[in-house]
Amino acid sequence: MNKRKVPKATMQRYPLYLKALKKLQSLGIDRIMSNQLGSFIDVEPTTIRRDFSFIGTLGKQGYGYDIETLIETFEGHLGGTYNEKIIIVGAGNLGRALMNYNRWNNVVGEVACAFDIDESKIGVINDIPVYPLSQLSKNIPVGCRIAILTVSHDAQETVDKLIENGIVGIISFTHDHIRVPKDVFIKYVDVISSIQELVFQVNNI
Amino acid sequence: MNKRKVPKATMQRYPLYLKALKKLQSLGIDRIMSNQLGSFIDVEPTTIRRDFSFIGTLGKQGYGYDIETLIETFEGHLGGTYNEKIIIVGAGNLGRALMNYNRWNNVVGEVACAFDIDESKIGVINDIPVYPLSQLSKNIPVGCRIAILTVSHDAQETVDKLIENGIVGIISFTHDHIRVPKDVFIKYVDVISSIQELVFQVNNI
DNA sequence: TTTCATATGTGAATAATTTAGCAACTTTAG
DNA sequence: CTAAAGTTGCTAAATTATTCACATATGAAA
Repeated sequence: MNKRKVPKATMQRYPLYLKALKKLQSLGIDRIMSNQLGSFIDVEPTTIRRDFSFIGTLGKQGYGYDIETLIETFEGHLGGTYNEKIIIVGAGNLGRALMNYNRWNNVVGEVACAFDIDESKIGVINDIPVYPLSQLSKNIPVGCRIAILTVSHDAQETVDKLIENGIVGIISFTHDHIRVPKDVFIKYVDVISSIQELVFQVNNI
Repeated sequence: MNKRKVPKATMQRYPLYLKALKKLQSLGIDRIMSNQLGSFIDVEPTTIRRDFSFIGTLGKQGYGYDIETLIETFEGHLGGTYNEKIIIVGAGNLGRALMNYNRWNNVVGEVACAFDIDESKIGVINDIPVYPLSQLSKNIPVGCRIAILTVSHDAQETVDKLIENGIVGIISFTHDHIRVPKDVFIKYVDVISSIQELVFQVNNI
């Protein structure tokens, strides 16, 4: 890894690269040029080369990139050890849909367990245990750093509690704006905001 | 609206502003300064003022901004007419969770209907009719421009079909990379990519 | 009415990001 | 073995985005 810090914009493209590379690999392709990859995902080849260079010297001049190597490298950086223990907080419709989503493994890790404030939601969904939120500290997996937030109320209070329990990365599906300290990362996965942005774009062609 | 074209970065902040403003309004606040709003959502006040200026002259010098006016203005731009007819394509776990999500109205419009390739999914969920995908052209609402994609297979083919039927904005929940023509907008709402980005950030502090 | 404190909106400066251009290296063809 | 064709990775230029700095307008107070 290069000493330079990776630009935010670059960081946001890494998952896209990994996704595209896996797709290409599944099509039986095992080698690619920045040019081809660029036209596949609509990113300038030179941007791709620069983005890759932050991770290391991944390609060979005059040859291109070996897809298998790229995938391994990116998975190392983006998937951690694949042992990431993720928790889901909020076992409503969305939380349950995510628990039933079966593509967690070999991507970033696994959903270890879930929590809900409503005791009637306690139980097991798709082999994932759902605990009362009041027992968060007791049941949170050791080393757990990432939480997916799908609660419909008290998002801020819930996040505060998660941070107290060692969570440093949060994916929030709520439409609430949440405040976190500088050393905690939060990413919004927000349909409403996405649609709004889309409407704005569609209206401003 | 100013003649200058709105920068992409600015466009991505608009939904955040609207969200924060509504929150503030719900707290009984009816007037705000760029300074306060900035510290509330962690955006530089001057960035906020510049972003706002693309829409028009929204504030008063020496006074600040009237929250009600701001909300109305942003809703006009981001929510269209609130008559946006949205369709959901894919009535699996996630699609159904979205249909049960009850915060569509007065935000961007309403989910008019849904489609699924699996005939066993046909029916009505939370008052939203689910039609067979084969009858897309017949049942797509007049003037419908936006689709939410939650299919688990054949994402690209499905999108191609949507575009043929007049869709110009797509929110994709799939983890597949999809190619669309220049005049169609696609936004990914992708848990996997978000977690990957989060893992990268958390590992690179 | 006048003065003071304050906040916007924007032109200019700075910072971040993307793109162009090219030297250096690799493969392939002859 | 040599030359030609092609591709990376890096430096520098161009573009885009953010921040500074201040003239200008507003409301409140005296």
